Amino acid sequence: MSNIEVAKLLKNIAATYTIKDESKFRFQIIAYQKASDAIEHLNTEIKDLYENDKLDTIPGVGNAIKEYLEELFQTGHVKHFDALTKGIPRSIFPLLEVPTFGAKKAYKLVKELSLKNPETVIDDLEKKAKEGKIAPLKSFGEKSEKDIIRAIEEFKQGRVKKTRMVLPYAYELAHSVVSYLKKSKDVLDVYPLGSLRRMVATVGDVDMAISTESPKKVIDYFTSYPNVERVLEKGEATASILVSSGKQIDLMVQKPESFGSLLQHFTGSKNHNIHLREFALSKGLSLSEYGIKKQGKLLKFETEEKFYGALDMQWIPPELREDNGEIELAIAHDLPKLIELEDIKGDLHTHSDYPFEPSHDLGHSSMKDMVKKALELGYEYIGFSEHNPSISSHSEKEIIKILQKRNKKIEQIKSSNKNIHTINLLEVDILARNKLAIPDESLDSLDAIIVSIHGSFSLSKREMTKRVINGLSHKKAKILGHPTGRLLNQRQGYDLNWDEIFDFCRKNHKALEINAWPNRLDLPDSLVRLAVKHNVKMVINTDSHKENQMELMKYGVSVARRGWAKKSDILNTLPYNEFKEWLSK
DNA sequence: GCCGTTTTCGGCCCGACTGTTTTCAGTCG
Repeated sequence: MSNIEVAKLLKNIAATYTIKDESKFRFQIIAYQKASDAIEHLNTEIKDLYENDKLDTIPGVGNAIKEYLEELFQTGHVKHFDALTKGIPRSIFPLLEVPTFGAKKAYKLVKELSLKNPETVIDDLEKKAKEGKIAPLKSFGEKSEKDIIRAIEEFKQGRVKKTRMVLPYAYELAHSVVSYLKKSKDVLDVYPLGSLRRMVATVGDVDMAISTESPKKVIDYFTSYPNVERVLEKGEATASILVSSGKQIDLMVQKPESFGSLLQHFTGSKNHNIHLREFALSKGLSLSEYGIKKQGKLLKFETEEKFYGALDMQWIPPELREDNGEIELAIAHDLPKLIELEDIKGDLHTHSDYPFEPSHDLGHSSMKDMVKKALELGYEYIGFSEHNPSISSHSEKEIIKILQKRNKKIEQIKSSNKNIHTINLLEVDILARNKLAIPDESLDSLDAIIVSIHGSFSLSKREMTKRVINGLSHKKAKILGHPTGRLLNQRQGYDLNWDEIFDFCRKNHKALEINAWPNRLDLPDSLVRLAVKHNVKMVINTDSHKENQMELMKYGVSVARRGWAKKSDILNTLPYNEFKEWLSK
């Protein structure tokens, strides 16, 4: 069973409790919902956790749910769940997938209209709605009938399953809306918030907050954004629009004196806010986007720093706000000092247009232009790491010759650019047969190599782990490039035994790459966190194929920050001499 | 059903918006 399937099952149990008696089972509903959310967003396979007896490491999974899940994996079903859902029409569950449908609404409709077939329930309901059978039902009306038809149509078009945007794309979208909003004189300040501000690898909706003295005017201005396709919601303090690209933008507005509270509230994450509010409650305080209520009196905050300060806490960097222990440390004033973009002293994974036939894509900028860009970025060093020459179109001898010629070119670049250090690297494939793509002799004169996997992704976890360790074992191999091979929205990464990889890297002075390429962001943040815990060093690279792509470094740094990495965890924050020394270890 | 800087028992975030109501239910973030 996949994570999604298990998550759905638990969500259905929450819905079942809601239908049975919402007030009686209030806390079970929350518990099942929470466990379901956690499992849906898990970065590991829940089956692996089950096999390693680690189910209770999932937040929100305690003894009871753990045992139910064990039963599920052992026998394929859970007796308690079967008994619970007995008498609940199964046809409500597919409806829960459709936005705007919750347990209550689904149940009412299924019952009133006797829709019994789970396979066809969505189509059946659409048909009934179009025949006008919903409007007459109690607590429904003309408007809600139309809303149901639209919700189902959009669901069937696949719009709701829209893929999440990769972070830089969301940034672009936010940027264009921000520039529009800033043209209004009523807008005092505007910030993109939510998952975008937390720098999550993929962003669903774009969230924005505006500071203003005239909320109503600003909301009107926002909903008349030229690219708006539909206004989803419009109230006194919030509004949501759908823009022509099919993406949703949510807005909240607030007066300047309370803007800090709004920033905090709307940055999230949801779990961070819930935990923070529970903590505040224990001190007799109640938090909201308006401020902090203390004995019935509302305290307002212009800045986030003051808001967190009022709780006797450190300000928490947005990248950490995921309820992963940051609240406890902020209370103890013991948050780590995270790495910053300014700490980066060089980029080691760049592909120039140096002319030879590589195994994968060649870059589009000259070494000279890339060096120039590196200087602009204030770097002390730059590493060139084109893909190894193609092994299908060259003999071993040819490969050695090609690289000798390239060495000369790099020497030339070195001698004509004395104000930056050039490092002679290469990105070498680890083949499925566990060896490197090109012969040892061709690697001798390089400073080091980045080893990566670019094919045969479907090996087993054990085989893949062995393959990676074999590749990294070469004395020139210092960095594992894009370690999981994932492509956001396209391909899941391959599975590795991370304990083994971490162990090997720590003992043998190897580093894992954080690849800043927008649809890689690989290592993923959760694995960065584990690497930090295991004291494994990392490097942040852009994998640039053009000089301006070297500016993508900030996204790599944000991944590192989300993984709680400090400057000392990242090797390309070292000055050149120390970095060079590590390379030759 | 989960969980612990006040707790292994007794709590469990807070508010906006819409539609169908005439004071609220349902959904969402």
